[in-house]
Amino acid sequence: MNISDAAADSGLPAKTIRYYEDIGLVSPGRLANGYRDYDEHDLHKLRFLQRARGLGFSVEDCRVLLSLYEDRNRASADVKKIAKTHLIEIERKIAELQSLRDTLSDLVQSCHGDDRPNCPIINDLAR
Amino acid sequence: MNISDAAADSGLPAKTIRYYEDIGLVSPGRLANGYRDYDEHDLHKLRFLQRARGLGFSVEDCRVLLSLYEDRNRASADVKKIAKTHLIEIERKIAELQSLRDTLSDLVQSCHGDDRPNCPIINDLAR
DNA sequence: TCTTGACCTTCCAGTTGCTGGAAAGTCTAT
DNA sequence: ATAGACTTTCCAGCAACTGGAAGGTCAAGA
Repeated sequence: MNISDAAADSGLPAKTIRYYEDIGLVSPGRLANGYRDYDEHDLHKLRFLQRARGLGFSVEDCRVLLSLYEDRNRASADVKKIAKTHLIEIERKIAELQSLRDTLSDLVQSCHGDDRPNCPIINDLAR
Repeated sequence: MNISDAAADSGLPAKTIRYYEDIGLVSPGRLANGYRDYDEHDLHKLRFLQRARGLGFSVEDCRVLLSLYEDRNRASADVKKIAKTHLIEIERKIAELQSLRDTLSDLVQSCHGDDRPNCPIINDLAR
């Protein structure tokens, strides 16, 4: 299967698939003409990657998860640890964004937003 | 005032302050020896930047906000518009992260995390 | 006066995860 | 034969810094 079909199948752009090969995540075979040739196993890995990236795992996390995915003797604890760390990080980001939103929301509400120059948002930033 | 004092005053790393000069945000005068020399006005702008960046505004947003900050005749509506757009973007990110967290949290809970290879997290990623 | 150490300068490279584009080769259909 | 839709590689760029190297400057102490 060539790269554009692999892209359609996995939901990843062809450019991204080539990039994943560059960084050693999925290396398909090659045809006589030099074209990449994806087999079922490659496709599984690409789908795995697109899903894991969609869940916000870093590419380096994905590399580890992929190797665990390939390892029939992995311990589920290893996977859980990565996922848990990621979960905590996501929760930290949510909290940070919420506090940001609260501050910003207050500022936006306090600004009447008309032609006059007086602006509580700018005043706050400058304080 | 030299760069390390400006850094201490504004809460920005010296490296970042030099970077802001590179991209044309804050350009201090220079002493005879070539050292940067920050005056009160520069410091105000640096503080403004660190606060606006802390609120998650992009550097390009900051550039506009800074020019509005400098403009005594700005309309508060202009500022409010930028802040509102940013607020919406933050809310979008929060919602995205929350949905991510819910999915990931379910996965983590369903994985017993022991020595055995069976792992619902990997299974889900591979599905 | 010399030296040490803490500053300062510029410039270049690397980070993350792609994405766009150029130049050139290949395949398929008309 | 030729058009156009693929494919390849390589190089550059995005955001917003950050680290490090190589070298200049300055203030304090022996």
